[in-house]
Amino acid sequence: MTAGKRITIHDIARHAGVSPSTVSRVLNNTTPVAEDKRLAVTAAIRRLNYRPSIVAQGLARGTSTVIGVLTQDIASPFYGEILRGIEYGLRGSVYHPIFANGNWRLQEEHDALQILRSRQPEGIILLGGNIPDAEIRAVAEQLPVVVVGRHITGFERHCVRVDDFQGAYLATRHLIELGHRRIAHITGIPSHQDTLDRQAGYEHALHEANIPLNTELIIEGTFQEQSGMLAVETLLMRASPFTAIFAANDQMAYGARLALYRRGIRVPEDVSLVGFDNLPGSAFTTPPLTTVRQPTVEMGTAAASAILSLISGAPPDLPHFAPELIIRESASLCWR
Amino acid sequence: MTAGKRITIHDIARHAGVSPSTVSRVLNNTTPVAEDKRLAVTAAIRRLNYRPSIVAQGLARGTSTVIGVLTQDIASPFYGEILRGIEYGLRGSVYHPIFANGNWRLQEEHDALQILRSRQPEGIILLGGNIPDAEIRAVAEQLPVVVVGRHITGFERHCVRVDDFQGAYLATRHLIELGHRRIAHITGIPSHQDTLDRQAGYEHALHEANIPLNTELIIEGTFQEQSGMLAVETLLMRASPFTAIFAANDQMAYGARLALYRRGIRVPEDVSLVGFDNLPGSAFTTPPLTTVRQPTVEMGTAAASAILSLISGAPPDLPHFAPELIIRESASLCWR
DNA sequence: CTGAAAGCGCTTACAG
DNA sequence: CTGAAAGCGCTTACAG
Repeated sequence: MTAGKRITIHDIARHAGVSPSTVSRVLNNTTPVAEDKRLAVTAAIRRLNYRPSIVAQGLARGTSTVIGVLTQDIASPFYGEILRGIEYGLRGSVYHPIFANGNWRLQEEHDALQILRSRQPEGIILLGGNIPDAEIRAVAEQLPVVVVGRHITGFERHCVRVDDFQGAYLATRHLIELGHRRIAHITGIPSHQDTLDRQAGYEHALHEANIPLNTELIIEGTFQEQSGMLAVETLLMRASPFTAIFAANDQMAYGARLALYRRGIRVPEDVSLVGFDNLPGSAFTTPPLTTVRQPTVEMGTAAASAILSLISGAPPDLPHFAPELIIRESASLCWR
Repeated sequence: MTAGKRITIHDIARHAGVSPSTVSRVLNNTTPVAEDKRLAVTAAIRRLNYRPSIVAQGLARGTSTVIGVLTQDIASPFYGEILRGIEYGLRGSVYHPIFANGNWRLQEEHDALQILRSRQPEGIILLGGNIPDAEIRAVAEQLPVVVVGRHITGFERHCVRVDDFQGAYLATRHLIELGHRRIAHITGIPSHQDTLDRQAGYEHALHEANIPLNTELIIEGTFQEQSGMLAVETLLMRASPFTAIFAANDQMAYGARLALYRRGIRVPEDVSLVGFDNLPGSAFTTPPLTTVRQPTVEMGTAAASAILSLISGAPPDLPHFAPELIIRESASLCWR
């Protein structure tokens, strides 16, 4: 491991017989430079294999070319897709994303935000999390902010999300159209807005179909597989029979499916199951899972474009993302 | 969005009635400072809510406090766990990871490496990929490098990986012990070393049990679910019957499981199935998947520690990671 | 078109 | 213990 003296703009200047200012000018072509000097400079650059120091540029220009991304869990299958979209959307720009995880714990989220800000990002993209709305709006006073997967009142134009209410409504209505009337719902974490919205969509579909709400059939989950299993166990112990389950996300649907399997209850013959998210794995479960798709990658690229717009002084200009019901094989006609 | 003049070390100095040098000294406590001045400085810092500029510090110190992580796909379930480990292992240090994706395409990997290097990282962690060994060794001449999930000859002490041969051997031997003799194998991408090692482990187990190798039962896959489905279709069309399948990773096992399901072939009653990786979802497939665990998070944290060691001038000091067979329910006794 | 100079926000010998 | 000065590697008015 050899350190090797870093080669600087001065070295290039010397080799090309010009001043550092001129080197800088050809680098950024910010001002016309005589053709022969330009050539000499570019030649020196490639001969010495010179790469400008991004950090020095950052200091001098007062810009960092980094976009902070506060994610909750880098390994989450759902957010992973969004991160991929963000990364993709930033390609080709001078900006590079840096990530920090909040793990859905307020303290860690604050730490992560602090770490991100200490790197002086040009903008911040927030994925979910528990940081209070007011605080997010305050950060947005100071630099461009876009938030994904969360609704911040008074900040809607900077929020990228799918209509959770509508998605849940579509899922539930699908079950109703298949003849189900005893539809259980496994919710997400109650403190998350999407949990509330999805439950509201579920209830709205029932209401619309004149199906009385049975709170016995609503079980609180955690968005994790394990909670889906538990929810089914609980459901089975209660008196209220059910013929279908709408889980607030795919991961809980996987857990529910396993619990059903353990009890010898077939999907979809005995009970129909629908999830939410359309994780990459959901096309390969047995049976493949009927679920609600969120256009995650597109949402990520849209978040990236929006942050770039904001940086350039333009409005975020976010498109509307509609949820889409993906009908596969885990939900079928109710014959009872 | 208000820019707001950045507050600097000079502002603190002025407010505290000391020189900028002294402020710097209490910031880094690199030299004793009189107690009263220290107090004045810390008071000014918290009153003005001062945060040092990491980029200015970087320039002045000649260090960046960033670790470049060249990953292939940020949303990959397998690498995601490793990234989480890296992130976790870097916590508390002054270093922060920055990621760039290579997408397993040489050109993109080179671009990503270039982007990473332009940020002047103190060290680089490489996850998989196709960049030639020699090139990686060359980069390692210049700065600390650790590679995960890949074997680089002559660079073993910097490589974090599990023994693929051994893992595949364990998986195959498990099937053999259950009485299986017609064991199919779905391989990964042939250009990846782990694919070769896993296949060798499979063959070794067969050989050890005096089971002749039947190349009809070896199908090439791509590590994706879809290829697992295709592999089963191919297997079914061939003349050679089989009672078990060892897939080179869990994702292909998922695909295989679905193809079997489609044909009405039960797992494990009709055919046993074992995977490799132990993805988070594998505990929740139906039936839960017997597979080979790689301690991904630990591998990630070990990679982080190793890079920190290297930066401090110490040897990487990587522990040995043994694969572990996780026996769940997708493989059972062969009765034929 | 082009160079010298000042500045970005810190750190760190160098003197005292 | 502490300040003035130089320097990190660039950019960008300012003059010409």
